[in-house]
Amino acid sequence: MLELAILGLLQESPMHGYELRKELTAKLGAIRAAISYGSLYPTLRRLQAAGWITEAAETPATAEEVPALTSRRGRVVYKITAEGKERFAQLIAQAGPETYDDTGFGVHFAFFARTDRATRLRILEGRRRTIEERREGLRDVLGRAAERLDAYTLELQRHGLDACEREVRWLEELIANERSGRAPAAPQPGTADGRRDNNNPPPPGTSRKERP
Amino acid sequence: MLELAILGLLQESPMHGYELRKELTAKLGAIRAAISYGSLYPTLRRLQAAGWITEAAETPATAEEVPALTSRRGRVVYKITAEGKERFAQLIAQAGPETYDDTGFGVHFAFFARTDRATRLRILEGRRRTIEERREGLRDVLGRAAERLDAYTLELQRHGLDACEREVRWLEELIANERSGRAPAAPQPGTADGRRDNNNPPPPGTSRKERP
DNA sequence: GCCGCGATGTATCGGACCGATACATCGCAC
DNA sequence: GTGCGATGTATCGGTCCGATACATCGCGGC
Repeated sequence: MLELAILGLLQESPMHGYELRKELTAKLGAIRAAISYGSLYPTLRRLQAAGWITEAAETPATAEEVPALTSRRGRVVYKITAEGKERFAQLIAQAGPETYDDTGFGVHFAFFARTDRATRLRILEGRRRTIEERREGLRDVLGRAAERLDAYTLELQRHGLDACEREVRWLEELIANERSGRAPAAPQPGTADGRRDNNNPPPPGTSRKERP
Repeated sequence: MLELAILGLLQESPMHGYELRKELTAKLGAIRAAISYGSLYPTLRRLQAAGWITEAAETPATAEEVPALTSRRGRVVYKITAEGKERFAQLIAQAGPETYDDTGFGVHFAFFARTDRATRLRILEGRRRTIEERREGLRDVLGRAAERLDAYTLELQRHGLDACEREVRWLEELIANERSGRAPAAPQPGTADGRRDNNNPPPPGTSRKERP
């Protein structure tokens, strides 16, 4: 999952580790707390070894000569390679069971702007399936095994059930949206478009919820 | 976390691994999918090595002599020890940062029937704090950084924000309930009460949500 | 002027937990 | 009588986390 997220972010612009972590936190803040450096740096090393990313020279801007006194060990900027983009496209398109758990789904969803519509639909429906199963499990427990459990545990299940129902409804909305074509045309993910920074046209269009 | 959950469940009755996993799934179904054997068995071994649990002989019921032909390698039943109960009481009472993340909180909450009221309040308030911070983070992103992110990512954040607000409200209710004394008197957690199976008196009393 | 301190920045290590896999037994349906 | 799904125990490699260490930079207070 981390691999996918890193590849996705570096596709927008080169970054060093610290920055990457901040962007990751901003983008995935809804689903996981904050990525740990203990995962980040080893993963960066792995991606580099695989050839998906490379280190880029720092400060390409002004040709200010650094006097070498301060040794300048500083920041290491990473940049995605062509193979990396290919790898990203492959990862984003394929959906296994891990695509539907909380974290996996969140990461995939966060990069829906770079995912074609068919895949988006496949993932949304898979996620819905998964949550529906979880929901059924909770209903079973609340029905059949209710007397075996204490009141706090039951309350926990009820809260979880509520969250499931809510998410299913949310997914329904998103799915309907995708189908109706109001969802954005997929911005070509893999194909080279050289210099296009971060203007993402797509509005998924889930109507803003105006609660009474 | 697994350690705490196992100790808690074995306190209710002795069990073998498979059973333990099923109970774990039933009790924690709202917060995590299903515990993996790759975690369960090593943890059982660790707990046994520490002396918190012991293996108990199988089939203590009828003194049916097994003819030893089938070697009877069968099920391994685990049982909590006195030290284990002590350990559980200690784990359940202390609250660090990991007590407030999704999994940690869920596990603690699932054993609230064995937790004294002061601790319950402490944990509920800590969790609320944590979720409020997450909520603020999401609001920040949705406010300040909205234009930097694509529509799908924003939708994800909105859904997350919604979940946060909802959980804070839920926690408020629970906290008010604990304070008002309508919450159950704590069933003595550590002290020996020999033969008391699974009659948990406590109703936390969050009024059943009757949605229109 | 200089001192601390929080933000920035890179990095490692042990441990928790997962997913895949292997293998053996039991009951029962076909 | 045989296959097959549920029960049951167990290991292995890999991902990710939390704690920790350490170095630099800018800025405000004394």
